[in-house]
Amino acid sequence: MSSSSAIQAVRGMNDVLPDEIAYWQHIETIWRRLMTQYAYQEIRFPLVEAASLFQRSVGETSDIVEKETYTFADRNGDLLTLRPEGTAVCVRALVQHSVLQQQPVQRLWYMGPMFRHERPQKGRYRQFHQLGLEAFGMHGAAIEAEILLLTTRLWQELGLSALFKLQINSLGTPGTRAAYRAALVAYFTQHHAQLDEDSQRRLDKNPLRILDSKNPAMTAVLQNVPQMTDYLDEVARAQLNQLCAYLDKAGIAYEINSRLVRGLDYYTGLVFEWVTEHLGAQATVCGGGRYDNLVAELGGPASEAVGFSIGMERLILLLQAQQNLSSPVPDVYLLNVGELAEQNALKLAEDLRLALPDLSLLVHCGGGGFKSQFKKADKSGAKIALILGDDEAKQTTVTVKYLREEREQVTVPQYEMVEFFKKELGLRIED
RNA sequence: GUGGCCGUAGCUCAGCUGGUAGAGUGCCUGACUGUGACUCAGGUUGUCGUGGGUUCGAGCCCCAUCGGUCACCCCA
Repeated sequence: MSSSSAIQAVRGMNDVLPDEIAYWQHIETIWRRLMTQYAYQEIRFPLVEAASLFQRSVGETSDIVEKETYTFADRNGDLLTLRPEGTAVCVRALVQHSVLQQQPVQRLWYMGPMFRHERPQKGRYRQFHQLGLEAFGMHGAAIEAEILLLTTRLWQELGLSALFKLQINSLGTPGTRAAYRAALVAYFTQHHAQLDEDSQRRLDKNPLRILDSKNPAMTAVLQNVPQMTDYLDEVARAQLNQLCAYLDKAGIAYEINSRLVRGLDYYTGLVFEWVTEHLGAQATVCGGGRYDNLVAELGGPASEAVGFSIGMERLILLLQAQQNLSSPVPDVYLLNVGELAEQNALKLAEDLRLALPDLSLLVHCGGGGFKSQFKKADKSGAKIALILGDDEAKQTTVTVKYLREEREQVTVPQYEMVEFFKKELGLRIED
């Protein structure tokens, strides 16, 4: 433990050190490739927004806005909020720039940190990272199926398919949702005595949320609760069936969970979650749904929309449990001992890097004898130690020593090194 | 915001019913003065998270506080 005077990171905000970075980059690389394959475009937007954006979109009564946002006054008194999620910000950006008027159909993705002031626990932090995707201007189940196929592909590419289950539900239209909500309130009011403390509180605020209570004492009441699917109108039911047909055809297993609700107010129609049993209490790695009214509510043209977000940290926990990724190591560690060698090492390295763009070459800096430089070469993980001592420097040669295999070391003229590495490491040469 | 568990060397941890700190690993040096990884020998590190209390005496007991972790609420 470090001394008490050292400054630490803010609670719930984590550093990602180099030995962990391979997992992030692996996911990001696959994600970018997928997004290109499916023809989604990246969008970037600020971390800080007007506080009112989230009150109007995520919902004033939602816990996220009520007690979990980082909200503070700017120097001029404006209330600002560190974004707790991406969807509302994405919509704000599209509305502000009139993007949907010019091109109503949009397939977009984003990636970056989000902020919620909650107590940290496994897979949940105050600054966390989401991969998100939003598709605009498309009605029907096809686009819904597309994004579920796409997430399925992502799990496959990451080798995590076996860990995930897909749950889907439909929240219906605003009309049917209100009717269902009324029925729920009536039911729960009738059984008020059986509700736990949390659920009693939720009864007037957000009765839908009582449905996914984790309290075992609530299972009895929830057993006979009115089913959301019974309240869907024809259109919503047909669309859910159509989505199921698409998923069946693609061979994607799913479960219709009529108690699946989501905490953000803007959802309409489809909601879904990819859940896992391998992350303790944090089952949801990817959650999303349709939000056909949000664009208009934020001042844009009426526009249907569907999207989801993935919790990066949660995905990484799964990935780490599944496979070991190590950070890349240099191909070559260039030792230089002696005055003449030290003077020539950087130039030699520059020439090699220029000619061999794929070569990862680490030049030893900071002096030291052969022994200590070799120790560092070994620890760097490099396959090859390139030795530039005074003898080599005088003769414009360099000695190649193999650190990971039993082979004689060889001394080679410096002008032959490009060709040597090309053969030895299978590298391409810059023309 | 609420609750359980945990804070001893850079890391992983040991430390008896209270008697003023230890191992492994890492790191540095040497054996091998131009050769790592293996072996051997030496060296190196702590306000025992912090503050207070009890005691002749606290790493150990008590209180507070901070941090970590897991869970609740909520969510990715």
